[in-house]
Amino acid sequence: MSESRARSPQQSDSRMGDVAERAGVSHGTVSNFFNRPHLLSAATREKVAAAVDELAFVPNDAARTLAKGTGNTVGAVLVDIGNSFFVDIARGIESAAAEAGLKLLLANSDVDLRRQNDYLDLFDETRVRGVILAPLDGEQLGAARVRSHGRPVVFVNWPGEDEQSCGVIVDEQHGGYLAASHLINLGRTKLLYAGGPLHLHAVADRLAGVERAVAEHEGVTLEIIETHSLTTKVGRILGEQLADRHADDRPDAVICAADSLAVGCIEHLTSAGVRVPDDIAFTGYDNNHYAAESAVPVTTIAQPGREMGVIAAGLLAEEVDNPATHEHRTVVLKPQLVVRRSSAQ
Amino acid sequence: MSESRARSPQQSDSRMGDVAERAGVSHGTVSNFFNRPHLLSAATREKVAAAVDELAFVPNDAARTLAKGTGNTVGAVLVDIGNSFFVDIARGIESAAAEAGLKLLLANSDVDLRRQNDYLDLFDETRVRGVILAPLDGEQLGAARVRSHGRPVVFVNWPGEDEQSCGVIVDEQHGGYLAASHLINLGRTKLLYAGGPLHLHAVADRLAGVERAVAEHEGVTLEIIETHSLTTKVGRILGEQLADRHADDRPDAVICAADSLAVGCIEHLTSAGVRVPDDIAFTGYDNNHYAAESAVPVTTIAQPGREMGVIAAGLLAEEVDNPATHEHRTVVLKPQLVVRRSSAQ
DNA sequence: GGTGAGAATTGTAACGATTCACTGAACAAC
DNA sequence: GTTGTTCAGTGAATCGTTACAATTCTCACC
Repeated sequence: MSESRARSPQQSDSRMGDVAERAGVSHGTVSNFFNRPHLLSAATREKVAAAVDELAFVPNDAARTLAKGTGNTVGAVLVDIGNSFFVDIARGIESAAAEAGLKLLLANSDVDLRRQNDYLDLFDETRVRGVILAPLDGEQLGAARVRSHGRPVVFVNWPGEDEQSCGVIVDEQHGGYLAASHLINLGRTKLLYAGGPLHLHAVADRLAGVERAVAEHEGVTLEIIETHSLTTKVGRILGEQLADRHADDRPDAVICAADSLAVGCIEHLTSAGVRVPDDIAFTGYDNNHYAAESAVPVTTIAQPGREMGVIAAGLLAEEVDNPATHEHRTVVLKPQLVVRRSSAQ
Repeated sequence: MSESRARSPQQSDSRMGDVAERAGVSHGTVSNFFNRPHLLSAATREKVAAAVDELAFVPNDAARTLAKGTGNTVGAVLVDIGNSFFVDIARGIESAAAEAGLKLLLANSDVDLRRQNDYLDLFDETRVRGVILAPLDGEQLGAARVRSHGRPVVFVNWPGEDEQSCGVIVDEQHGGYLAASHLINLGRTKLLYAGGPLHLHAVADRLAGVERAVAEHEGVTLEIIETHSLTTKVGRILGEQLADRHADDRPDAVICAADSLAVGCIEHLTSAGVRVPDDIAFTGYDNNHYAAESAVPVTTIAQPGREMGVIAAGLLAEEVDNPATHEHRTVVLKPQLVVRRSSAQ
C-alpha cells in the first residue's frame, strides 16, 4: 500500500476540510453552506459550491449523525412484503419520507415476531429518528415500544387507538358495510360472508360492517362461512360447496373477505354453470391487480395503502421535527368501493 | 436546560464509557469486548457482559462507522418491488446479508432511472460498503458504477458478463429450452411462443432457447406472437385469437413468456370449449403463486429468485471482506421446470 | 528473587462532521 | 474619532466509537 491516501482501502472520499481549503474558507463555513446557507454571503456561497462540485464532495452521514446526536434516517418494518397492500404502504412511506428529507431503512419481518424484533434492535443501533411499524396481527405493542428505545413509533394497520403513539388504520367495518350495502341496494337479499380465520381483526371487522348493513334492511338474511385462509384455492373449494347446493339454497350475493377468495370461487362457479353476477353477485376485498384482471372482473373494496404510508410517514416526520408540541393521534381512513362486473346491475 | 442529561432531547442512550465505569474496566476493553473478545480474560468478559446487560447498552453505529471508516451496511436497489420475482431476490439478499453480519438498506426504484440514481447517491452518502443492483432492463451500467463511487457493486439479473463487477443471472435461454423440450417430448409438434415486447432481454432469450429446442427435433414447427406486454389481460386477448382460429390451425402447445399470460389465455380458451392440456398444452414462466392456484394449474419455469439474492449477497460479502484477492465473476443459475396440469400427459 | 515472554488492559489519537462563542470588518450614529 | 451594531466567517470543543502503541500483570524458569 504505497498510495498517498491509505485511509480507506478502496474509495477515497474528500472531507469538508478539503472543500474548505479549495474554496479558501474555513471548516465551519462549509458546514454552514450545507446547514445554514443563509448565513453566507453570495460570493462565499458560490466559492464553496464550486469547490463541492469539483471534488464531488458528499458529506459523511456517520460523522454528521454522530455530531448531531441523531441522524435523519427512519426505519420501517412491514409484516409481509409479498402482500401488495404492504407494498403499497411501503411506496407511500418511501415517497413521503423522501419528501420530508428522511432516509428510509426498509425491513420485512415476514410474519415472524423474532425477525420483527431483530429489526427493531437494529434500528436502535442505527439510532434512527423514528420507526414505522406494521405489526403482526394480534400482537402486543408494548414490546415494540420498549425495543425502539423511546424513539417515536407510528403504527400502521394495527387495530385500536393508542395513547403513546400515532397510528394509521383503515375502517374495516366501513369496508364491510360498503360491500354489503352495495349488494343490498342491487336488490340481493340472501347474503353470504366468506372469510377467515375470524380471529384476524380485518376479517372480523369486515364482518361486523356487513352485519350492520344487514341489520339496517328488512328481509335480508346473512349466512357466514369461516374459512381457514384467504387463498384462491380455498375460494375454489368454497365454489364447489356452493355449486353442490340446490339453486334455491344458494345465496344471491357473496361478500368475500379477500379478492383471492372471490376469484377462486367465481372461477369454479362459472365453470359449473352458475352465472356471475346474474345468479350470484360477488364482492372481494383489497383491490389486488388480479381482481381487475380476472375473467369476471371483481367488485372490490380498495384499501388506501399508498395513502396510509404517506400519512404514516407524515405523522412520524411531524413528531420527529416537533417532539415537544406533537400530539399523538390515530388517523382512520375510509376504504372505497370499486364496482366491476361481478356485481353489475 | 436544567436536565442532568441534556445531550439528546428524547432518548438517553448509554455510552461505552458508562459501561466501562460500571464494569470497572477501561474504555478500550469494552470496545474489545465487542470486536475482539478473544483478547479478554474470561473474568473480564463476564463483568463487561453484565454491565452491558444492566445498562441495555447498544453501540452507536454512527460512531463506529466513523471510527472504522466504513460501516457494515450494504444497499440494494431493486427495479420493482411489486414483482414477486424481485421480492424473492430481496428475501434472499436479506437473509444472506444478515448471516454475513451486514445490514441491509433496501430501496425500490420502481422502474424509474432517476429514482435508481437517487438511491445510489443516498447509499454513497451513507458510505455503504457495497451495493446490489437489479437495474432497469437495457440500461447502461457505467453510470451506476460511477455513482456508487468506487464501492463494490453486484449486478442481479443484468444480462451479460462484466469485467469490473460480479453478477448473478439466470440462464433464460435454458428456461425456454426446458419448456419447449418438455412439450416436444410430450409429442407436441406445433409450438407457439407468445410474449413481448421482444426487446426485453428475458423475452428474447427465452425465445432463443425455444428455437434451439425446436431446431433439435425433426418435424416440429414454431410460430411466434409478439405481445406488447405480459399481463393476464393480454393473455385473454391471445386466447380469443386462438379460439377464433380453425381447430386445425391452432398450435398444440403454447409457451408463454410469463405465467400471467398463460393464465389469461387458458382461462379464455377453456371457457370457449378448447381443452387444456388435451387440445393445447401450456407452459408459463416465473412460477408465480397464481400459476399454481389457477383453475388449471400451469406448468412453469421457476426462477431461483431467493437463491439469486443469497448468492448476490454472498459475492458482495466476499468482495467487501477481501477486496485485494477478490476476483469478479458472474454466476449463472439454471431455472427449473415445474410440471403441472396444463401440460400433463 | 530476578528476568523475560506473553497475556491482559489501558490511554490516547484519530474519524469527519456540527455547534457556538468569538473575532474582524464594515458602516452608521453621535 | 469614538462607540455601537450588524453581518461573515472562524476555530476549538464535541459526539461515541476504533485502533494501536504503551503499560502493567502473571508466571515459568534459572
